[in-house]
Amino acid sequence: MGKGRAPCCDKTKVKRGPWSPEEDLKLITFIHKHGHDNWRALPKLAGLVRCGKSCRLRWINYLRPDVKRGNFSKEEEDTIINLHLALGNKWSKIASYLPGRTDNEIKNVWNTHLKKRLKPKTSQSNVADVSSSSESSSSSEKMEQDSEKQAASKEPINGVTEDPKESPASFSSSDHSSKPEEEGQILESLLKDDDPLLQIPMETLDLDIWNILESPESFQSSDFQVPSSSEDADNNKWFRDLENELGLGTTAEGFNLARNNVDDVDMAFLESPWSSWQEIYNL
DNA sequence: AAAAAAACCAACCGCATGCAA
DNA sequence: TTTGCATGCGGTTGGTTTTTT
Repeated sequence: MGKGRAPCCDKTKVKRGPWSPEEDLKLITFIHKHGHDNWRALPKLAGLVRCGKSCRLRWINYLRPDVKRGNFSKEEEDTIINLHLALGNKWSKIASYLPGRTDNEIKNVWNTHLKKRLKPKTSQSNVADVSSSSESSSSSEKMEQDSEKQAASKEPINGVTEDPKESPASFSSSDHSSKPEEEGQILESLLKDDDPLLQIPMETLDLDIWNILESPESFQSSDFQVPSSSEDADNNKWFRDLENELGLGTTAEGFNLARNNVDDVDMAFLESPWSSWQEIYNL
């Protein structure tokens, strides 16, 4: 464990607050070209006047290609409730069970929706009930308090350790006797059996966007415009969603605006699919 | 229609952790 | 073993949007 803490950056010399579309584009193009081995050095190399931490957060929570946007489904909410009961405020752990969702997003959903939804209830904290219906769940305030207490005290709840992969545990509040190994099996089987979201092997969920991006063919007009598979369609959807998120919209003006604001060093990435962009946007 | 209150969520802060020298 | 650096993580903040009065 390290001693002392170096300041992550000179806060007087970095930009803070909301990210502009141009900054987003710079970050995306840089990471595409060079990866993100060194977050601290990245901003300078990418031509960003930002703290490395800020870049990392922006990438992880917003720009990463596999980030799922939009409202949480009922299944996702139930999963969060279940996992929070078992793990407490281990948002990154919970996020690891929800492909495409970030810890920050889950934390926000919990604090703004789920916590309040559970609060009025005062009866027992039965996970099965929680799973059966988030609206009519019998999750209790006590449950929440317990979860928060557990999280605060860093003690496992119901014998559940913080790492579901290493020693997960039962969701059953009545089961306090399971050994860690057994708990792990119970948790695994519960997740796999009850929640379709969690049946997907995590290792297969990592969308290899870089392979897609690195492949020149993926930017050829034919492939780019007319996806030949659902995967291509997903990739294209990501680009289009990203354009919308960046405020580029579907207009040539919008795209040119951002394009012209990107440093030359970043342009290679954009130039690569440029003919496709031109066709798509009728430039 | 305007003001106030509530809700939402992106981003920041600082401690914890892992790792290399 | 100690130290320093980089990153991960969870709590919190504050600006913006939406809803209510």
